[in-house]
Amino acid sequence: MNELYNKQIGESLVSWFLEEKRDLPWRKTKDPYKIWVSEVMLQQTKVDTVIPYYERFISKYPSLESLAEAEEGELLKEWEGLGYYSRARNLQAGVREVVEEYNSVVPNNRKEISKLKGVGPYTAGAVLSIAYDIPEHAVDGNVMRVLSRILLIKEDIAKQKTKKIFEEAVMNLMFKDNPSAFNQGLMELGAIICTPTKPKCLLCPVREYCSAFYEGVQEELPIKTINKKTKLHKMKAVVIQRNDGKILLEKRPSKGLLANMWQFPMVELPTSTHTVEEVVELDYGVEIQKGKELIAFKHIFSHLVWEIESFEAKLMNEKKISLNSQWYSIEEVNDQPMPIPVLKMWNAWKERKSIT
DNA sequence: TAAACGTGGCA
DNA sequence: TTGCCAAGTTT
Repeated sequence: MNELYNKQIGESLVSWFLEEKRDLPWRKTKDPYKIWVSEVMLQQTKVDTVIPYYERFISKYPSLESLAEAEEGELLKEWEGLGYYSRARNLQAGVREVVEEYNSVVPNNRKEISKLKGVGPYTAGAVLSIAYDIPEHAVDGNVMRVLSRILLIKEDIAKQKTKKIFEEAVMNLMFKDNPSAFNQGLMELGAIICTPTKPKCLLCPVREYCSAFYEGVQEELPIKTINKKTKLHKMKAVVIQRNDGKILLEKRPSKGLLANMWQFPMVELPTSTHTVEEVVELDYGVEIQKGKELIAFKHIFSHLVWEIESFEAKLMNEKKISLNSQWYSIEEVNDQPMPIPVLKMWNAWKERKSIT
């Protein structure tokens, strides 16, 4: 492994990238803010999913200042359906730091940019290299897969300490004439050529440098040990309507799962001898009469499963509703940020009521 | 260090 | 149908 060899890998990769790269919205700009937004949205999320969200988001919040001034509820509504909602709140917190402490200029060095909320080692390197053309590593899952194959690295990429090996490898290979194209090329190669299964090695611009291809073990890499089993939660949820037509909605806690998102009153009844009505009265301070079943389904999160049964319900008597709950008109319900499983219930309710 | 944190697509 | 994956960060 010498410098000339490394230089050749970089050149091959970069010329391939400049020729074959996909035409993506965030590749039309050098604005560090927009690059930042795209990188956060792309965390653990497919490109095709991100594109429409990115377009709407940038159109609504075209600058650091506009996002800094946004209301959190409105921001979460823009993020609705994208998942990992703390990304949105961390992004805004980070943006506010830049506006207030860095005179609205995104820091151009790893030390400072890494202090921003929601900016980890990957996002820091991505923004620095793509927006500022600074030779910094940006190691994501693609990069680890690509380099584990090229360099025949057999460390377990599920372990966090392994990432350091790849960060050093990237810096050794870094094509300093064009860090932006080099880092993006590494990721682009992983996305469309050096795929997890059935990599298209015959189309690969760097296969002549690839140890795994040489040994025919590209499908065996990277090594990744994972297996977290999910826990099942049996939930009952109710869309409660008051005589004046308003609906009871609850804001989830500001930490943990689906933080600050809204939902209909929901209780977990594993092996309880209590009825839904009893537990709802206890938890929410409303007496209800359960009506027809709305929809029943499983919603699978990354680490747990909700098995939801949902019902219509009428308000019989209102005592003192819990602090984080509120009655909303149908229009107002539509404006609250709700996670996908809650949206499913809401859509089922509206369909039943023939409300569009 | 490992677990928490969403969602949709696909073999 | 089940399990795994996708441009990670926080705690």
